[in-house]
Amino acid sequence: MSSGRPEGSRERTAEAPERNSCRDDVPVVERRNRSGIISEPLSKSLKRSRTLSQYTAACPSANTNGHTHHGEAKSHSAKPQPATPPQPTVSALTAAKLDRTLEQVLEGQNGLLHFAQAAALLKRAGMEHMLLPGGMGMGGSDSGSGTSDLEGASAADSVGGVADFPYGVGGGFPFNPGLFIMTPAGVFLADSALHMAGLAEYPVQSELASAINSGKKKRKRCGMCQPCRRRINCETCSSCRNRKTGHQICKFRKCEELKKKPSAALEKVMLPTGAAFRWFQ
DNA sequence: ATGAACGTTAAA
DNA sequence: TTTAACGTTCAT
Repeated sequence: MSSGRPEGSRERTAEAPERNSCRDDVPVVERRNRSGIISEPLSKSLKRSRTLSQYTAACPSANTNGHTHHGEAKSHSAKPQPATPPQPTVSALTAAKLDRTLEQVLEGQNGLLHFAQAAALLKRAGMEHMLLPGGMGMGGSDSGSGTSDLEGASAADSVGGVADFPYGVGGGFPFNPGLFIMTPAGVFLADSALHMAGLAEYPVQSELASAINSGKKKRKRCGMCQPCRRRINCETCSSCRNRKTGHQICKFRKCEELKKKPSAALEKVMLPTGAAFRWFQ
């Protein structure tokens, strides 16, 4: 109180650190841990921005070589494949692959399937029929190569707003909307889709359900909003000052999504076009 | 309505 | 086990 400087200008918000800018313009070592100052921006999955092509990358090749993406399309390319042994049945193989992929995917996604991942999985599982016909791919540019439908959306992973979900902006949602549940945190595979794909037994389903229904699950930062992108604590806000007892993240770093009520998050179930979203068929 | 404190969860 | 931070409760 004495030196009343309660983070003074709130509009300057994200700029409280202008004083921190001294830290900011330093080569940003941003690796301060110890009592409080975080440097780690996001959870692993968010740090490692994935391009949609990374998801699909495993798709075409996955059919030829079993090793899917043990690390998201890493430069693990030239791996001597044990000359694909007597293939079991296609379905068995895909199932196995799906199994692993799903597992890995789930690891980083809180048990929820991200849209692109879900799409890739469905396709790999031979569930293309679940996608809308016509191969109306992203903006319709992707003609022949049905394998890289998602490729065209790689821009999407530049995160943020509509760009984050280009599907349908230009020509229409390329996938059957009933299959996905859209939330500000992402687009996820719906229950019905899981059943159709024979993935219903996966925890995804129940996790998603419980997350939505009970709102119990601890939410995570979106990693895209301005505050989330911020990496330095202001050290002046109440949260920073009371870190010991408050257990709260710096006010300037508080995710916009998390500021909203969990319920509010589910309200944004609209397609970018403004059209109401069909949850189920 | 806002903020502080505490309990708890999740990740390292 | 430690640390970061979300969710909840309580005080103002």
